[in-house]
Amino acid sequence: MTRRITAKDIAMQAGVSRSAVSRAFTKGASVKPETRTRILDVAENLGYRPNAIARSLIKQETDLVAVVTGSEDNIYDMYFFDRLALRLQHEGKWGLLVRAERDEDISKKLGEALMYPVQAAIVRAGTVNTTIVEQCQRLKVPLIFTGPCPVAGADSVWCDNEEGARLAVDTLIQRGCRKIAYLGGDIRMLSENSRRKGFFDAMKTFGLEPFAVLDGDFYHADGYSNGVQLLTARDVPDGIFCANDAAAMGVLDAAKQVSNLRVPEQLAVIGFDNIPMAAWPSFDLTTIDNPIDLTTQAVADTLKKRLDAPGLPEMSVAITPKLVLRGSA
Amino acid sequence: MTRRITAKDIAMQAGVSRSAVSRAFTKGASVKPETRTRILDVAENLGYRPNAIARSLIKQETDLVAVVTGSEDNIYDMYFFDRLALRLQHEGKWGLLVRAERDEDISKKLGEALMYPVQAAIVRAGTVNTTIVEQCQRLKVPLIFTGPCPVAGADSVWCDNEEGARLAVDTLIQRGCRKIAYLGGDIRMLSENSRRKGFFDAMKTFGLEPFAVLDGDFYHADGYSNGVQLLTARDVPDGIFCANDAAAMGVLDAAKQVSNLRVPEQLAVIGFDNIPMAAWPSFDLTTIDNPIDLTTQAVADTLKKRLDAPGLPEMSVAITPKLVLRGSA
DNA sequence: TTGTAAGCGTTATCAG
DNA sequence: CTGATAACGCTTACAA
Repeated sequence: MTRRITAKDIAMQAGVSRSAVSRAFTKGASVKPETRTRILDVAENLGYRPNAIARSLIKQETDLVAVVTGSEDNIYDMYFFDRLALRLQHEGKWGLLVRAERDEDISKKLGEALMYPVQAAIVRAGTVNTTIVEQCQRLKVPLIFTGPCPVAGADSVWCDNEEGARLAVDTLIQRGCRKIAYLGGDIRMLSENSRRKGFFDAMKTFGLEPFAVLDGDFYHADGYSNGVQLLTARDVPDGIFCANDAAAMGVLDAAKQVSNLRVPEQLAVIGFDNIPMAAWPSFDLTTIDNPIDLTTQAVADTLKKRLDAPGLPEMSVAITPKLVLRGSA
Repeated sequence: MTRRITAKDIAMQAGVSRSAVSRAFTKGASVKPETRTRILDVAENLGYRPNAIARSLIKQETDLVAVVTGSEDNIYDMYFFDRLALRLQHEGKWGLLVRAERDEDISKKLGEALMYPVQAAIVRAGTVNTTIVEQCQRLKVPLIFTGPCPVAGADSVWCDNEEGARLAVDTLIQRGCRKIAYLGGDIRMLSENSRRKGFFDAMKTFGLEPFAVLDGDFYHADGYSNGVQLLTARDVPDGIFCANDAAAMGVLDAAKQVSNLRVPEQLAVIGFDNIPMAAWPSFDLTTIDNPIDLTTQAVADTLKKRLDAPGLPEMSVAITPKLVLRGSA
């Protein structure tokens, strides 16, 4: 790779000093208009742009934000990060992508990435991860947790999963369901735990015992096999709340293939997250919307506040999920 | 945000010079073992790590690779970028996320991002985009195109979409289909054009006229409405090749809802990409696999070669798609 | 094995 | 309005 064009090159070509070049690129700096034009012309010609790395060295700050996750094959998370990247760019930040193989490797990977002086780290971890909080505190990097649950020592933006689960149970009850099963996700995940808790609490409110409680892993295949198990038994549930949409879709597939139950009349199914596929006619899934736009907006707001006032106490923003009523319940 | 710990701090604490600190962090540098240990200890204590930005300034290179896309709501692309991020990290690179709102804004967004001296830019653009190639050439940033189609002036790793379309037609013909329709995607997209071309070529080989050709936009809803249109007509096709999986799933949903056609006996459907959902029982979609691992591997290889030998002539790697036979054809 | 000093490309300060 | 000069935090000759 040939050498990158520097301000020195432009200065020589334009017959000015390096400082002049710098000023030409600084909004509001005092440069004679014609000088600026000449400099910008030369720069355009040679394909120059100020080196953000050198700039950040002297300015003592970058536009970089570490965006880190360990999750894989989670459709919701992929959409989330996509939208988050857009939002960050709107705020003039650039996302430094940190992708761990597994949740447990998150803090290790982030540790390596922190060679780059990022403004902050936005982390979406499924499991409890105190290491990463300690690490960021030690390195004085503001940490924003996104997703399931607040963690002490970091800012957080979290979906009120318990409330979402309650919404789901309410809806099933209103539908007339009384034999309500819970099809959970990976029990190591924070979101699973709060959704499960919300489910149990809500059931208790109605004086109902869960018809069945199954562990799973949030995947479609898992929802399918658990669905088969539930629906081929002698006694079947009349309502199933699933810990996420993929699993719920698996259940719906199972219902179609191994049972004659009519959905939603004989079997109501509710998911969680509201991924775009939930709206597809083959699923037409009633689900609890985990609002991506609200969440990324809240992350951006939190980030801004944190950067403006590093001394602020911990912030924790709860996002309230909403019911999206479709054909499955 | 408090000041980041620097080598100077460590040097003072450890009672050595700044160079010693640098050496302690440089593999194979000549430092007395105990000195190194002491330095590393202090560093660990104070939470120091070398500033990658200052380092890259002197080293004249970064570990950054711009990873840029304009696509939205494309499940395949999301998976692709997720895997690409992992692959890059394995190669010791960090992805700088560049996300344009629309395909046409890609070169503008990348232009802004290039303030950061990245090693290369990996671009996934759906449409022809010569601006971005010129821009990267002017700035001497190696550019690797991924996806549909090679572009002159940049390296490229591309799926042989024409071959994939041929595979699809072959399969439908073998199935006994003779009234074969094509449900295309957005005609501005490169992938659409080559898939369409492959379809027409293959049909010609068999001496068949397309039963119908519809334009679309690659989305499920579009596949659905086009499917409804096709399948509620007096004369219906016996085979449909769709330009991607989401559209194919839409067609399958339409077939279920508005027709009594048995799949695959009376109606065979083939998609393209092989996103994970294609394997879900509700779809069980026969499709053309657009191999993510092969592609990201090829991108990483191309990147390595390009960085090792900047003078090398343009590289263009074709990835051959494979048929994945499931229940829909 | 260690320290000193120069320099990477920028911006900020301060004279002119 | 402009140009010299000093930083920013690091690596790397070179000298000790």
